[in-house]
Amino acid sequence: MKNTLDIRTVANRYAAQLQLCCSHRSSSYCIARTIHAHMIASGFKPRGHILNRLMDIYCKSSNIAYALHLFNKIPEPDIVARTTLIAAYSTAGNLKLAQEVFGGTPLSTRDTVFYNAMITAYSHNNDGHAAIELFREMRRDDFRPDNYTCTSVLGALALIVEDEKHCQQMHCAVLKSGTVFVTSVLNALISTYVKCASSPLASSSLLMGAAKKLFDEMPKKDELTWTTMITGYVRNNDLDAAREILDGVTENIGVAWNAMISGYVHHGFIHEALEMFRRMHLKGIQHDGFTYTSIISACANAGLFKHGKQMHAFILRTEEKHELEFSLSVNNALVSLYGKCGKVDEAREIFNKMPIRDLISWNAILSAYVNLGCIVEAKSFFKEMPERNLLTWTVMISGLAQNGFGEEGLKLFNQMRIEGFEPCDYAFAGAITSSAMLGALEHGRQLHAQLVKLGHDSSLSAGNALITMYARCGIVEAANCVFLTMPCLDSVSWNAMIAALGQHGHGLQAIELFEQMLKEDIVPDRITFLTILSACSHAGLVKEGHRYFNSMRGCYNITPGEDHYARLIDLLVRAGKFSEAKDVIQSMPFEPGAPIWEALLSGCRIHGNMDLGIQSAERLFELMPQHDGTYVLLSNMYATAGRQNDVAKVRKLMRDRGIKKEPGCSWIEVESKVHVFLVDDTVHPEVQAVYNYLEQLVLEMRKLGYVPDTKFVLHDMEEAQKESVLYTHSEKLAVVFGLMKLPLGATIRVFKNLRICGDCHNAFKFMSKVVGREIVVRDGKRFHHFRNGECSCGNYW
DNA sequence: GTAGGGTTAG
Repeated sequence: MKNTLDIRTVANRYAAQLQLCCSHRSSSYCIARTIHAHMIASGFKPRGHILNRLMDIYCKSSNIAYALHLFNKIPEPDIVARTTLIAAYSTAGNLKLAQEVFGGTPLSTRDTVFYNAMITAYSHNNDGHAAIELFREMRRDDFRPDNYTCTSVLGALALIVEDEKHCQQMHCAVLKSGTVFVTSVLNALISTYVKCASSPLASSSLLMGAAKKLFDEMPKKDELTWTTMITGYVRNNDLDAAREILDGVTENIGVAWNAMISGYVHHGFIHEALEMFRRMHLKGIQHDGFTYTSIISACANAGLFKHGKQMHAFILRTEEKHELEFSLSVNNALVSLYGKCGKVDEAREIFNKMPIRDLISWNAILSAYVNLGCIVEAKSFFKEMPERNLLTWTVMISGLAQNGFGEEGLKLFNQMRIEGFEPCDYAFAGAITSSAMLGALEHGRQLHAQLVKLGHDSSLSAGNALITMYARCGIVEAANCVFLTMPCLDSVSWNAMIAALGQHGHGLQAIELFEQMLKEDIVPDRITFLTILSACSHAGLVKEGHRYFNSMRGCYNITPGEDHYARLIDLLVRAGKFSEAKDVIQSMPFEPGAPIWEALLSGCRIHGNMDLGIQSAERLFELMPQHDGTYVLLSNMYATAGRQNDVAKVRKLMRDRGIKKEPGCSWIEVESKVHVFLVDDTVHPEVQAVYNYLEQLVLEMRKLGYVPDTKFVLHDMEEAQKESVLYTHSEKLAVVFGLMKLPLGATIRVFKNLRICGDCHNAFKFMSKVVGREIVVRDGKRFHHFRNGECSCGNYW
């Protein structure tokens, strides 16, 4: 007897403790866990309403898996347990399991609250029709709807109702239903009006007017009334009206301020949002995790790292430690802030300290690695991740693509589909960029077709990726076709198309498109100017390029960076205007760095300007002694001038410093497969046949006047030997392989990691004439179209 | 045990 009494006392005590911890909001999870641990340790087996309460707490702290574990231990779960479970599945987004629980519950044990939970589950998972249908069923089965039912049904209606007529019918139906108009129901009604107001089919002002009328007439407003009205105006783009509502709030209602802050952030008024927070703090308005996350993420997105960091410091100063520790979203926002501002170590530190993490936390770190180009870290982190979603995959795929790992990007895209994720347009954009990097035109085309099939063809990001893909695969016409048919364009689209024209040597067309962009009031950005300067440089349009450079500051308030100066210098020295280039360098507000000297050196090589060339190379040796390109350019310059002794000196310098020239590597796509050739390749299975065919071609080419140019051979050897070295160049092997394998007459498109060699450039001119086919080579810098003995670059590269 | 508003990743 005594024993049972004791158990009852203990149970009551636990129940009271759990009740208490539910009023403690964010710390409830940790306290509940402690209480639960205590139960287990003392041998107390929770049952009945204590178990239900525990389950509920675990569900609300996003630990649904554990809640389910508890549920499964109950032999005969009562209606309260079942209701909790439905709510849990609903928040987990698993409507199917919620339906199973609902269907498996006999009618005799159901109650109104149980129906409410299922109606809400449908509504939360965007199935308004099912929610309404269940409401009808509930009334047929003679269950009495209450205020909760009414509010949930109104929420469901907001998903279905589209125009004002529909909305007013709904309002009348609510009036007739005999509902008691308590605040919560009126809030839901206002919310429905507000949601319908942003539908394109409805009149926004009419419905917002109706919402405002209800709002004004409400005898008793609670915090939700204020926030609903504020967000309503925010969503309908009336920030002033929203602000007016907030100014009418006299009580200490932090959530209303949060709604206003988030409204400012959404409309890009970051400084107004920050100012709101300042005022909120001064007035002693309660701020919480929502306030912090809004502010922090706004700072992260606007690049206001200092403000974000101040916010972090503020939180650490003012909040109880456990409040911050257990706030998942604040920590996620912080991780994302540090990650986006390039402080991946700090981001990782916060992540490591987080007691609970979700997919958002993992994805934030993954994007931080990817954005910084830390692909090795990103890859191992990706492997470690306990779960992945669509975003995880797209971040990783586009990260691989943008960092030049095209093949791995495509592999991952396929893997993603195998694992059952249907790619969204961003994922397609990543895969398309991967094909662009590889020059895998067939892959790119197939992706384009799938994109259309899955209905993503009007996507901006995918369209922009397609422009770049076709251009980088050598078909500027197809790029233009995508550009012209895209339903809407942004500055990225224009930049991509201008760059496409520039890379293919169509400088005048690039300029034309740039002018059209200006006419259509698209504001050019830093990237636009980089592309237009390159386009001018590739086509030798010195005057035009110089004029555009000068307009940057004056017309568009863009301060030219070192990269812009480098392209201007490149433009000038390619045209042999060395004294003008010197003037520009003199006028620069900073000391010339590596990009400037590189531009000078390559100009000097073209024009044989030895003194300045040597000076530039020496500066580059100081700035980046390990960079192989400088040695190659310098030795080519000596070779062209016939200074073989100096070529030998450069070679010795390279040897002494342990610098190896990056091996040349070229590739070509044949029947959707990418074939790679290295210099002096022995690996490709058909390379012997390639060498044989090349030999035959060279005989024909010589008849037309081709003379091998051994100046460009870096090694010291006999002349005849040097010639044979020329025939091992990777670009020659890839082109010849294409001639052997592709259908007769088809254009050969080859890609090379480095700049095309001078002899190969000359050889392809003759080759194009011998075989009567077009040969397109994309090298590290630009495109060369060889047709009938000429190259589109006009020997100007 | 159930509603209505405010947050976090490309």
